[in-house]
Amino acid sequence: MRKGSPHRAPTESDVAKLAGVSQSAVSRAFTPGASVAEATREKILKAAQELGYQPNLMARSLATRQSNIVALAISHLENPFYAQVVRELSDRLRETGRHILLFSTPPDEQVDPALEGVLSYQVDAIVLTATMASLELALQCQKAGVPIVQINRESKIPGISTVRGQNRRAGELVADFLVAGGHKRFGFIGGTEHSGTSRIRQDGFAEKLKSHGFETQIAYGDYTFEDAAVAARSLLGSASPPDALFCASDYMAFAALDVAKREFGLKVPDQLSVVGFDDVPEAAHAAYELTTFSQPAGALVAEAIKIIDLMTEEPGRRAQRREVRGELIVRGSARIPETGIKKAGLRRTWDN
Amino acid sequence: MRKGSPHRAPTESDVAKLAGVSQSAVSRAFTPGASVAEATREKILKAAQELGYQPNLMARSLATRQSNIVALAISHLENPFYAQVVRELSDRLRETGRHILLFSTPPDEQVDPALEGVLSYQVDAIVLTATMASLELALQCQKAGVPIVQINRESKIPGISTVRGQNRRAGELVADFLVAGGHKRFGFIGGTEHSGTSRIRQDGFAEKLKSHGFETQIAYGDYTFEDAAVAARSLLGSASPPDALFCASDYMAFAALDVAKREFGLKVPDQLSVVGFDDVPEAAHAAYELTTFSQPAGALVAEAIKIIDLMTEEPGRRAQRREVRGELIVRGSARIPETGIKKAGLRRTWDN
DNA sequence: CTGAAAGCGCTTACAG
DNA sequence: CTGAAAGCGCTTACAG
Repeated sequence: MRKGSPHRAPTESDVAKLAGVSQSAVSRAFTPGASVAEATREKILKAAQELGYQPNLMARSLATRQSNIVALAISHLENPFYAQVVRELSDRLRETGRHILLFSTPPDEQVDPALEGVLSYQVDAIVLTATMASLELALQCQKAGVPIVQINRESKIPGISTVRGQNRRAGELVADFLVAGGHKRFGFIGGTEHSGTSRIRQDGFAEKLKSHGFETQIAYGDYTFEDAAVAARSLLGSASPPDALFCASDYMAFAALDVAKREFGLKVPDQLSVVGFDDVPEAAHAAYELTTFSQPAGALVAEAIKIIDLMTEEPGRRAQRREVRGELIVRGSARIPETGIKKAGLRRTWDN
Repeated sequence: MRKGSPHRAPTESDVAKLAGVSQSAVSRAFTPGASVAEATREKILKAAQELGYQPNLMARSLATRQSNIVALAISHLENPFYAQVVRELSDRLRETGRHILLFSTPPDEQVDPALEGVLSYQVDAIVLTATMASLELALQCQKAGVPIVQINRESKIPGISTVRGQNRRAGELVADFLVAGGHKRFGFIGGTEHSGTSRIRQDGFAEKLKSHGFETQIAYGDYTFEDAAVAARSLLGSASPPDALFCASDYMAFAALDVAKREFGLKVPDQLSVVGFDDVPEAAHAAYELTTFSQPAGALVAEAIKIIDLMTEEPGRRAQRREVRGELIVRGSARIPETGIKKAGLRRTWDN
């Protein structure tokens, strides 16, 4: 036996009729701060309850010109760091009744065509991470007054705000740390050659090493596990393989550890030290014990939301740039220098 | 210098004026299959282009009563399996121009209050994974004709479709596999005591073991890394610790391996075999080499979408239940029986 | 405090 | 093929 065609959902008018008031009264009853007599409000709420009324948010946003949804453009969800970003962003947004509309973009550094239509959804803001926005999109957003912020990506495009970790400092500190640990040959596995944030880590690392009198061998892993493995393979298989490796993300560092262990049979950290970037939860697991420079996803997201709210309040403002503090978390994947270690309980950090 | 207040986005009327046609003509020009003269359509497209017009999807969905967005309620995003589900779902949906509205729910098995408002968004469908829907929500959906499907969860609630892996078969096969491997004491780490899908794996496992004459020690890890570690600790620290462990998810198996290695110094698989469920990409990494029963996220998602499309076409249909095939992938985390192994290149599976 | 009315930006019969 | 008009379900001045 077939069910009849689905009933259409109850509307304000339906509630109004049942409660014996006008449709606008119903609207007011659901608008915080609107003027309704307590008695009528009760009557209305009761009627609404009875009908199972739920406001139609599409209609509301058409009328108010704001949707309470923010677009999140993201790729590399397989990297736990980005999974964390999604989770944190979603959680914080829900505190203010907002939700994420997800644009999972292709994993390369290309601008995603699907993203170009994002403004059609009347989103209140756009956050990008592990992807890029086109100049055109940035312009449209500016015109439409929609704030757009990138997390963990640099952007030369004006009008785009950015939140990032301490990329330069990470590179420099890791260099000092590895030198202090007595290493002699250094490798770096970056994201892509032109990825801004990877590049800054690389420059900090290589320049600092140079000041110590060392060269840096460089390879790129495209932020994927497979390509990072390829990069590690080429570095470790070279004529003069590094005895210390700094990777632009923990996820790529995991790949490097895999290759070092499985294919080269190297003992970590005796024969090879590996340092990552991000401090994802997995870095602390026994499988990796990864020494890494932290980039707390929660703090990044919190900053991003602050920026969004700021720009929404004052649409005229220029793009913001924020940096979130990180530190070098010392675990077992890299040789530990004699000095500079700080302890707090089980947690060890290093500073120069 | 402050920018002026943001211009409002161009509408069909704006385009119409510029193109010298009526607003409804513009609408038709953007509606596939609507009747417009080729000449006028060109004129309109040109005008739209010039203004940077993008249709307002909120207005459209108000008029058409469909939004092209599907709600995804999910928790445990830190588990790579669920991250994969998000990615797959997003990718498939985009092929038909749909997007995900994300509801990241709290990690416990509670019904999420935020989810109760999901129908306000006029979503075309709801998919749930690693969370539950309330009976009330299911009822509302049925009334509103919104299909609702759960991935990798059982549900006693009528009207909710489900897509799952071969839970029972996994349990039984793993039992046979471990017995064939010569193990004598067996442990199971489940999600929660009442999680349907974990329970079915457990029952298949324990009942099969019983038929072989073995008992099963059971503990629960709540699908989190930390709690799974606690569960592993209690099992491995018991008076007669298991020499084989089956975990209801790879992610919990990783935790068990961590504890076994770091806290008990056990050699895997010589002193302890560990088998997981899901076959997430990490399972193949050198850090784990996890033997596991596969539950392909891509296939699950594909089925879920088929169901959604089916139910959308024929709203009267009753809830669907689908099962997606998996197999026992043999790697290094469990002792390998003499017989039953099948090879295909580097890939090894086991069957009875 | 309350209702009637206009408007948000679309789609879709309905005439012509 | 095209335009005028009603309607989708809300919000929000505006009178009263």
